[in-house]
Amino acid sequence: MRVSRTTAAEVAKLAGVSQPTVSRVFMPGSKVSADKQRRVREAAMKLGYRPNTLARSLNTGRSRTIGIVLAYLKNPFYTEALEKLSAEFHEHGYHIMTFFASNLTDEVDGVVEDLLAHQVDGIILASVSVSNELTKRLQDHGIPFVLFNRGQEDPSIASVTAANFEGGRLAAKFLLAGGHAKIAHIAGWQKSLNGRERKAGFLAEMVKQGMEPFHIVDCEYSRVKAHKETLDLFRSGKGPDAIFVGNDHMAFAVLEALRLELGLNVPRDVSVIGYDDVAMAAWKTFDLTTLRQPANRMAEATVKMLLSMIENPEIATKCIEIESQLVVRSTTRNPHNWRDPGVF
Amino acid sequence: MRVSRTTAAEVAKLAGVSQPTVSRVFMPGSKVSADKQRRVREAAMKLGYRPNTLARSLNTGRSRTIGIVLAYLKNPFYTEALEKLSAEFHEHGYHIMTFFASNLTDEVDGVVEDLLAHQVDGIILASVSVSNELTKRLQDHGIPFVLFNRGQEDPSIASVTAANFEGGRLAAKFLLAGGHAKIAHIAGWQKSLNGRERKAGFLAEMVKQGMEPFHIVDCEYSRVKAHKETLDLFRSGKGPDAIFVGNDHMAFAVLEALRLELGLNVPRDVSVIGYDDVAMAAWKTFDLTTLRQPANRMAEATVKMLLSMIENPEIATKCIEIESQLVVRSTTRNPHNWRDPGVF
DNA sequence: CTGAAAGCGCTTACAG
DNA sequence: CTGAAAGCGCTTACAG
Repeated sequence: MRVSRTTAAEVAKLAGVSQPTVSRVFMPGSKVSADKQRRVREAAMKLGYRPNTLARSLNTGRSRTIGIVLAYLKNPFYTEALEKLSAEFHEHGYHIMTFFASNLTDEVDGVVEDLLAHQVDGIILASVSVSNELTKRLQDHGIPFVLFNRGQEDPSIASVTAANFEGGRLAAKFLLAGGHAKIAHIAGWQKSLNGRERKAGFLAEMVKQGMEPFHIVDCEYSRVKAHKETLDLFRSGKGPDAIFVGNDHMAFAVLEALRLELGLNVPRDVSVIGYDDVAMAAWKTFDLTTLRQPANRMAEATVKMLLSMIENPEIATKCIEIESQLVVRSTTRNPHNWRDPGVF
Repeated sequence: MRVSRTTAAEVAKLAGVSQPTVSRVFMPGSKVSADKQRRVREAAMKLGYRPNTLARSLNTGRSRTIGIVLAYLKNPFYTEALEKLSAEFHEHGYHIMTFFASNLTDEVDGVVEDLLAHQVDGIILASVSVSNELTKRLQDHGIPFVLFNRGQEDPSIASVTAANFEGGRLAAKFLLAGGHAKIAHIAGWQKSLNGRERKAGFLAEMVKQGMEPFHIVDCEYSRVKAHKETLDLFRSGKGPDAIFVGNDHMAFAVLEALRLELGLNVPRDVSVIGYDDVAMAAWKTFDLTTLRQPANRMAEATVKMLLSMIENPEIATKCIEIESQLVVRSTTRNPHNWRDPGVF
């Protein structure tokens, strides 16, 4: 339907000024005499006028719109991140155009084309896999973009992630300090840098302390797979005495399998440690020891970086890592000498 | 930054045609000779051209963008709904502009002003409270909008909700059939029609069967309040033998309080029934009996309604109610003669 | 400070 | 089918 919205020309007529003057009143930084200012505002109020942002964007070449591409919201970490990203951008006068794309590369590429046609000023790719062609296309196009929670080896691509390697190392360190000897890793998606780094950090610490991992399996951030692997792990002989799970979302499934299906006591029989510290991790039902990946701090850093790239295209891209803090709760048998998570 | 995007004029030049011809090639329904069609597409491909949707929207008066205002995503029901709404709209060639607004009326009103300035073709208000002034302003403006999961008494406002009254009645009916006599209701927000109707349906059935509700309290869809009220309920003397909780999100908190803090057995000591059937309700940890409020069917209906309103402004607004189906799991002591939820 | 003019990148009658 | 022209609703040099 075509709603007839009132235009600057109509306001100008009613206020007895020229149309550009109306425009200036609504354009921050323009100078208009107090008298006309008042008359225009009055007329605008009376007619319910608001500048058409489409027309404005067409002129200024800036849409003040940011495209956010998300892989999926099943994992509450992304919900938290989306809310935070959204709030931050709105605070800076930007609007958000959201797209949900599965990790199928084709889909992501198509979505990005779409975003470009919409003249977004910048793009956030949250946890989606980006093909090299797409990356190249975005760079050629000159549009600022940053990867959220999904880094790439290529340092010319801006990204914000947790310090995943360090987090994985911390998990191993904590479990080893707790006296665990048979530590399994239900890993995050190994096709994502996130998943690989968490695992690499975990392995690095194990090796450093001369330990062998008990078992490692890629569960691709899937609850279903994590559940199945947990059962398999224990049903095929003796199980591990600790499990480092690639993220909280899977860890909840692991806990269920352990407690409700295998009848094990956590942490007496097995310790479990997750990654993310989503809100649910603090629920009494789970009370999960985990590595905090602070969605809000990551979102802040992401917004800040993208905005500075938009403002200043010459800026060098950066890869920011946000430290992951260990949050100790009750799913782990904790080291005797343990006091302050800060020591880890 | 200003990225120089290639324009239709540049493509026209390269293809040796006029600019309007380029435009026509990308405008479905326009006729262009096969030869020029091909030359234009080739040139466009070479230059990486895509029509600027801002300019297009300015001409056509349709932005093919929908604004979605959400109250919050803490409750996973809204995440599911958002994903589904988004997918449906994309399928119809629309884009989504998301806004998160708390239920503060001022905030919602401001957000809607913003949406109007952005020339959205329609608006979905998901579970936010809408002031009467705002409603009036939207109607005066002539922009189509539908309330998702938050009906209003006023039938001139389009909305899609679950059949909440019927759902509440069903909950009572099922619990009564299970032999419960002391049924409490931890109610959803009584300032929302949703919450009121669920309660009203519950009460209607109780009265019909000559029963008194054991206790009713408004917990405003808050986990914290639901948790506290549950503890209070049992610590202040004898507790109820069943609780109908206003939504799943609160029901999880109720279950935690019951099992982990009060040491009660569900359903032996108390039955619990929720509302929504979010994905988590099916997790083994909770395995919650609940009323299914099908996010996807509701989203479908919402999108369909909004699109038809956009297409045909003369259409009469409707209030659609989607039936809530009882999903029986293990948190309820079930009626002996119970077989098929369909009977309820 | 302010208005007339040009232009942002398209679409769409209007002739032909 | 196709091009020249007008126009969508603004912003922004350009004079004054």
